[in-house]
Amino acid sequence: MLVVEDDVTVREVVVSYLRAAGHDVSEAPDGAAGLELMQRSPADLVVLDLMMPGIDGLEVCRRLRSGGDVPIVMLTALGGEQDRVVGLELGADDYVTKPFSPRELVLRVDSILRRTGRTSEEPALLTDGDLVVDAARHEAVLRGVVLPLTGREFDLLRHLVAHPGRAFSRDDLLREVWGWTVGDQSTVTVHVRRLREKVEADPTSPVRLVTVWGVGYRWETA
Amino acid sequence: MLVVEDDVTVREVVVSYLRAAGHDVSEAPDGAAGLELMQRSPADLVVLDLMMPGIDGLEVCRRLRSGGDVPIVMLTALGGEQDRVVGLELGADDYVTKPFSPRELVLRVDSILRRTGRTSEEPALLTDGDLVVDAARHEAVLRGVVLPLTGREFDLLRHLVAHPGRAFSRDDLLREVWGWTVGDQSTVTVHVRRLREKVEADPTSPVRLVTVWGVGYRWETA
DNA sequence: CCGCGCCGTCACGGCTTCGTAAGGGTTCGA
DNA sequence: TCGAACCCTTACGAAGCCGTGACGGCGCGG
Repeated sequence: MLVVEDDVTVREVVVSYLRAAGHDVSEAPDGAAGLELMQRSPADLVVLDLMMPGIDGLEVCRRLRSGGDVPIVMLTALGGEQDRVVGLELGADDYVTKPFSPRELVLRVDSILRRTGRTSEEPALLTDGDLVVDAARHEAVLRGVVLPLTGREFDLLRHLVAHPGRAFSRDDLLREVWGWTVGDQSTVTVHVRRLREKVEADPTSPVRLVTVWGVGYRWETA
Repeated sequence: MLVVEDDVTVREVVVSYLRAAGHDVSEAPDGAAGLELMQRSPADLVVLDLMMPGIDGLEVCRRLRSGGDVPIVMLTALGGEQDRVVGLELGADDYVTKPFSPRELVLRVDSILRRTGRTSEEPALLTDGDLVVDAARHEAVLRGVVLPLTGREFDLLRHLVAHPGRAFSRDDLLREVWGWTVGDQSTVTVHVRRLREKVEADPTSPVRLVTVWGVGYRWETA
């Protein structure tokens, strides 16, 4: 994923948020650099500022379009109705008007990746022994029985099973599952407990959703 | 398929997207050229800009209508409520207001082709146990009885049955069935309810058109 | 011209799920 | 062994989500 934005502050914020969301992000300070980067190593999506010195966003958009059909998210100035029109006509897949919340941008980006199916993220089907986590169906099956998970529980389980053996801090999980940057850690604690209730044979002594003392939690492969 | 649009940039983007979607596309820079092309080799669908120099979209639309029943998709300017009304009155099958994303336009075009049965895309016959969805006849049969579905209900059912087991969000369905990019999610909710009324043995506890809490809906294979 | 059917919207009520707080238990290091 | 940090458990209010019924607009056919 490539972020092309001249304002250093904005760029850094955007990039850090996208990285926190689990994306592999490269960045460019202007249109020329962006185009060059895209030629060397094509990205799966481009976040593009409209107003930039040198080659502006529109021109970059046009050239990217002529070279392929990579999805493009435009960053446009507030009230730039005209910009927005031109941008979309040129093939931007979505636009976000400044000022925007980074969180919103991440949402849009994820949505487009999902929509265009070019996300190289986790496979739709995760398995771990007698457990199957099916992202497409939004359903988890344990020993042939469908687990009655709530939305959050499912998200949490999927994330853990997708990275077996790795220990996550509560803050990690808040950021990567909840999408929060601030929040009460006990939220995670409680959800882990509820999840254990449904996933563990004996919830009082977990063997798969293990707690890592002083750190957080880890999914243990069966 | 024919695209009539005076703005070179917009035309190129639209054409390239339609071609990428597997359509055979010819193009014309103005109304006169468009009409002439249609006479020489009639297209199965016309994408038509409303505002054009010379013979404008409305006039082209009128003349096309008098010469046959080719489906027409209008491109109208932002806020052109009046244009939209006039366009539809003249027999456009759908309209897309600028700004639009090229992907959205492709969706609309495909939707219309499917609706008017002028395309041989997805399999015409879907089956799921005692249910048969016949796209060609635009008819669904359950246990040998034809379901009295409305247009939207049929579209919705076909889309769900075509992707059994997959959970769709309301936004997904608005985009993929309605062809909208924005819209009230409750629209989907209500249509699902009405569809259940006709498809489920006990609509109060659905077993085939299942709701996925916090996400959307899913079609459960029989 | 009128009636009918389809569609999109809205408001309401019930229910699920969520986040937080508080208290008790457990683990670790000294 | 003891204290402190950390974790588990429980309960509860609030918010969010879904289903339902009803209404008005619009197009279509009688």
